[in-house]
Amino acid sequence: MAPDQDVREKLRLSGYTLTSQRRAVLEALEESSGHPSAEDVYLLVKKRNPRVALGTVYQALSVLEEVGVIESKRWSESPTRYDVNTVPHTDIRCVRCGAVDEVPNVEYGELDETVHANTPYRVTSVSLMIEGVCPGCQKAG
Amino acid sequence: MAPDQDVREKLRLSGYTLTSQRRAVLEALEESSGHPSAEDVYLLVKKRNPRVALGTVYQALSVLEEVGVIESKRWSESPTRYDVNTVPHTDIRCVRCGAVDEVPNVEYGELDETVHANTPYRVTSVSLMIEGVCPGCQKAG
DNA sequence: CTCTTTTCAGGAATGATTATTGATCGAGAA
DNA sequence: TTCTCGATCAATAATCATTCCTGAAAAGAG
Repeated sequence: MAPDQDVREKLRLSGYTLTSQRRAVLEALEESSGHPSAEDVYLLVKKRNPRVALGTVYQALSVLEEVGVIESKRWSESPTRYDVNTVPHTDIRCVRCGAVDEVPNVEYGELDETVHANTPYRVTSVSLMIEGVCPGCQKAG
Repeated sequence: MAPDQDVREKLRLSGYTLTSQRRAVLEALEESSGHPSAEDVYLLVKKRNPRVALGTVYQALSVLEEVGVIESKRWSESPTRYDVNTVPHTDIRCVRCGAVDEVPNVEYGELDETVHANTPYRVTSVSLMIEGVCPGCQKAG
C-alpha cells in the first residue's frame, strides 16, 4: 500500500529520515492485524532486533504519526493504540479483551456541522469513542 | 437540584453511606463551574478540611460515579474530568487552557443506531471526544 | 576522513491513578 | 451509654504509560 518511497518522502518533508528502527516499527504495525499498543509494537520489533528500547518505539511512533504515516487512538483505561490506516474510520474496542475492530458505514459529517454550529470554540477534532463486548468475549460469558 | 437525601439514597442502595468526605467532594464539584480534575477537587476540599488526602478524593469520586451521582470524562493528554451533570450531554475541551464547556443541541441517536447495526459487538458506550480552542485562547493568539 | 546533526539505547523521571495498611469512625446491639 | 465490627479514611508506596535525559553511535555534508 504505502511503499518505502512514499514513507521516506513524507519523513523527508518534515526533515526526518527513514531509519531501520522506524521501518521496523512500521513493519510491526503492518503485520499486526489489531491495533497494537506501543508495548505490543515494542515486543514485535524486539523479536527481530532485541536491542531496541521501548523509548525508541515511542519516539518512532510519534515521528511516524507526526508525518501522517500512521495514526493513534485512545480509549480510557487502555494505552494508546496505533494504526497504519490513516483514512478516517471508526473503531470499537472490547472492554474485556481489548481487541479493536473497525465499524464500517459510520458517517458523522452532519454531527460535525452541528458541533461547529453550537460552540464558540474553534473545533479542531471530533471523534467517536466506542466501546463494547466482542463476539468472542460474549460467548465466553 | 439533588438534595442530600437523594444522594444518600443512591449511596445506600449500593451499600455506601454519605460521609463528610464524600459530601465535601460533591460540594466542591457543585461549586466549581468547569469540569474539575481530581486534583482540582482535592485542592477545593482541602481548603475546608486540610486533612483529606488525594487518594480519598479519588476514592470518593469513584464511589460517587459508581452510584450515578456524578460522571467522568477523559480527553487525551489531560486527567479525567468530573461532572455533576449526569444527563447525557456533549462537552468540548480547549486544547490550550484545558477549559471544558458544553456543546448544546448535539443528538446522536441515529449515529448510535448505525453503530449498533454495523458491528457484531454488544455496544456498551458511544461518546464523542471533541477538542478545540476556546474563544479566550483564540484572542490570546 | 572529519565535522555536524540526528538518532539511538538505556535508564531515570514524571504524572495520574490505584493499592495497601493500620488507624479511626459510626450505626446498631447490649 | 458503651461495645463491637465493618466501612472508611489518611498516608504512603506502588503501578502503568509515557516522556525526558545522556552519552554513544550512525548518517550526511564538505
